[in-house]
Amino acid sequence: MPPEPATVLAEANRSPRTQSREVRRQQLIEATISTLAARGFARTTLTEVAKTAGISHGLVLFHFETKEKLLTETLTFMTEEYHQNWQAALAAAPADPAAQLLALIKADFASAITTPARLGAWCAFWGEAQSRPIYQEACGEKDAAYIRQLEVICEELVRQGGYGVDAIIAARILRVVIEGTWLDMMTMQNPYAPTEALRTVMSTAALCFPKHFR
Amino acid sequence: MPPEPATVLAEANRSPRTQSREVRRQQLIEATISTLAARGFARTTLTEVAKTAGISHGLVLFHFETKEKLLTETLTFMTEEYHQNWQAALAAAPADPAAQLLALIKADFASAITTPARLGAWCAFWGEAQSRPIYQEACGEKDAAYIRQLEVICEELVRQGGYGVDAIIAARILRVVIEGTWLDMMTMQNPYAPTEALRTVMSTAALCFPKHFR
Amino acid sequence: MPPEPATVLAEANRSPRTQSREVRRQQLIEATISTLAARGFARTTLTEVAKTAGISHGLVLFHFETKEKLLTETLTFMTEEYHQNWQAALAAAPADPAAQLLALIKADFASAITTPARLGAWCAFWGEAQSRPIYQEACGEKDAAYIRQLEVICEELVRQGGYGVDAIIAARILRVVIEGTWLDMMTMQNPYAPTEALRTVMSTAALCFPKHFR
Amino acid sequence: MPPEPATVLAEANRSPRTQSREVRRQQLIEATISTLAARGFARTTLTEVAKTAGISHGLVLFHFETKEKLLTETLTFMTEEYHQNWQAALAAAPADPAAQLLALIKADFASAITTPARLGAWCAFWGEAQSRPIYQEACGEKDAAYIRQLEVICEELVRQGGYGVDAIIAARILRVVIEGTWLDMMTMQNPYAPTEALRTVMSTAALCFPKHFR
DNA sequence: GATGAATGAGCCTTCATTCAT
DNA sequence: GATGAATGAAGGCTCATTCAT
Repeated sequence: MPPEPATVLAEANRSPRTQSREVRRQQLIEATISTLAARGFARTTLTEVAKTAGISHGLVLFHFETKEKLLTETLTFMTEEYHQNWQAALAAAPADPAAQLLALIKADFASAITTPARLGAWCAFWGEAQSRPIYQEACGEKDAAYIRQLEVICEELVRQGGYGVDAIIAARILRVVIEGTWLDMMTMQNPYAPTEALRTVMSTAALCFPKHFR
Repeated sequence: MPPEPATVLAEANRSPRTQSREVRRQQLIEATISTLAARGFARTTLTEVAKTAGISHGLVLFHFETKEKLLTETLTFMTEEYHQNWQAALAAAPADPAAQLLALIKADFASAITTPARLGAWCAFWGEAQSRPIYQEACGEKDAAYIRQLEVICEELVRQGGYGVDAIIAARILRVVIEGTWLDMMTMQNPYAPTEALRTVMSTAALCFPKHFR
Repeated sequence: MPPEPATVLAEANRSPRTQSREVRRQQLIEATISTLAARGFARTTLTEVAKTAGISHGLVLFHFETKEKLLTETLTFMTEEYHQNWQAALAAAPADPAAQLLALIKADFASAITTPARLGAWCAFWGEAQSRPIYQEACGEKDAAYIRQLEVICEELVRQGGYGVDAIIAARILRVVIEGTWLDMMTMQNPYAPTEALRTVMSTAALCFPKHFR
Repeated sequence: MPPEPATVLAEANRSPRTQSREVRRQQLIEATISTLAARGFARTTLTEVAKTAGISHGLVLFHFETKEKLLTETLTFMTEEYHQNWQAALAAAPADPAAQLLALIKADFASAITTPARLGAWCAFWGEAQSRPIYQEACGEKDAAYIRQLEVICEELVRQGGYGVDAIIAARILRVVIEGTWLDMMTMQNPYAPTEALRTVMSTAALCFPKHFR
């Protein structure tokens, strides 16, 4: 588990000339996320990442060796963070499928996950993913685990509610609605609020499983 | 309306060395779409576009002046093409809202629109969108028109069916499910078939408007 | 066969903004030879080569793609030039072995071959040869042909003169004396003149084949 | 005289973390020689030298201040080592010139001197020599002493044998044949054995001074 | 219209050097 | 003595753009 952002910033704010290896790496990954969001994939340069982190560009490569590795590790970190976020939410929620689905959806709109910087960085990676298999590999497995979990929950809900909807299809609809509202928050000229995004997803859940939601 | 692809090829075959202005421009836009899909936004270079089009790179800038303009016009073309596609479909469909919605959805999965190259190019633009407001402006209006049209149809369906769902929300759900299945076809490691994508969208429509679909 | 240096320079001195492909390439190879001699292998940079040629560094890579290829082609050119120099000398000389050996040795000290720039460049390549097999490959074959030719001549001289010396050993001695005086001209603080170098080699020939020389 | 390698290693094994000044310096010079031979002049970096010596790169500059000084001192050490090697050999040999020459030649092919690492390092220095006058100065004096000594021996041999050869020329021939066989052992694709090299040099001596050798 | 030589800004990367610990 | 984080100059390379032909 990565160090708490708060801790990282606290250490970083002490701003000594030299930092421990892990603190610097985490700091640089956060700077990379911010830069990806602010400038997009194509214009994310090491110089810009370094400037964002307030250090020299040489130090970035001292810690990550190549730009490629910096980007890969950034994606790995975000994937891991996202994965742990929803797994923790599931673990903390009651065992019944409706509560699990609610927890999963809420987790996906948790403020630590839907940071503008993180949404922007995800968007940048998606844009490149099609042409760079390396990025697909980094999160393919984790994505599959998420999808499978969502399907299991939906299957249980369908069983409980006797719904006519195909659980696999319902799971897919829920997933793409979550993704889609994320994209809307990133790309629309006048995006709606995160609460509106959450309401949209919950409406979808209610359409799929009316006895459990609303 | 852009010239028919067939016409473009015919003209191109007539005289490969010197082409009319419009034919060359269209040829280069198609090459740009292919290159964006094949290499992503960050690695799309003028040289690569020129190679795909089978001409020298100098000629690309002769026709488009800057790379920026080439990309902008490519996006404008795709937006226009997409726009005309669904408008033509609506015009050809019966006037009742269920038929209109069906036409709209089918149009979005028409083979000319869901070309791998076009899907890839859209994906590349989305990934960089947040850092390039100019591109948002290029398709913002058209997007808004699409959304408004979808909302109007949904409002009519809700009125007809007396559904409890909010028409605006339903329209948004349908739109993001369409977008989401597009993304799935682009980025999943083992993507499902276009027919499966269409089935997913139609299931969503059935959930929203059960008396009209299924 | 590469264009005559004189022709190359003449064309270069016209100094048009754009040059034909072959002229530029030859000009850049000469600039590389000069730079290698002046600064050594380690400090030969593309920028320096470009400056020597009076063009931008980008153009160097436009014509040679990579620094590695520029260096390889430079070595190939020098090898070829050297090879053709002694082969032409042999062809122009009488058929008897003493005349052939004399021609070979004189060819190796011809002014076009023992340019300070060329000697320096050879020295730079030799210094790196041990750690870069690619350079050995470039001239290994040609070297072998030279050695074999020298051995053939020495064998004939030994046969004619009934000398006790081993022809293979004599050929090797002659070769390293030629190489060694080259090195002396490059590396000594107070190097002797080329005529003195030639005299040294001829003395070696006289020691090996006293009835034929002196 | 530098410490015996055995002693160096013994001290090194005693306490790898903190070493006496001289031991560390000697250890680093040996590492520099190995690195020069393995990677060539251009690619010899402080990090690589440090890695070969098994210490951090910071420590290299702690002991030598600059890379330039490390290389200069390495060259000085090799020059000194070479110088003492042939001087010791001369001192141990009988006083007559034939024995002295034999001792000198054998010294130049002593196994401690013709280490692959040392041959490679010499080669690397030669290749860059012309661009680095400082290195010429480092070994110019010693070289001159060697040449002078060789000339003195040759003059005496010529006097004794009444040979027609110029002693200065003979000395030069012998020197470049020694150097040349060194180069052969370094750069040929299929180099001959050191014994063959020695045989070549002795043949040269026999050609120059037939009454004294063979 | 079309080609391709030429330029130069800006990128990633290497590496000698400095310095806090 | 020793380590390794940090800096910045400089190198190779890419690529948008200009321009002579």
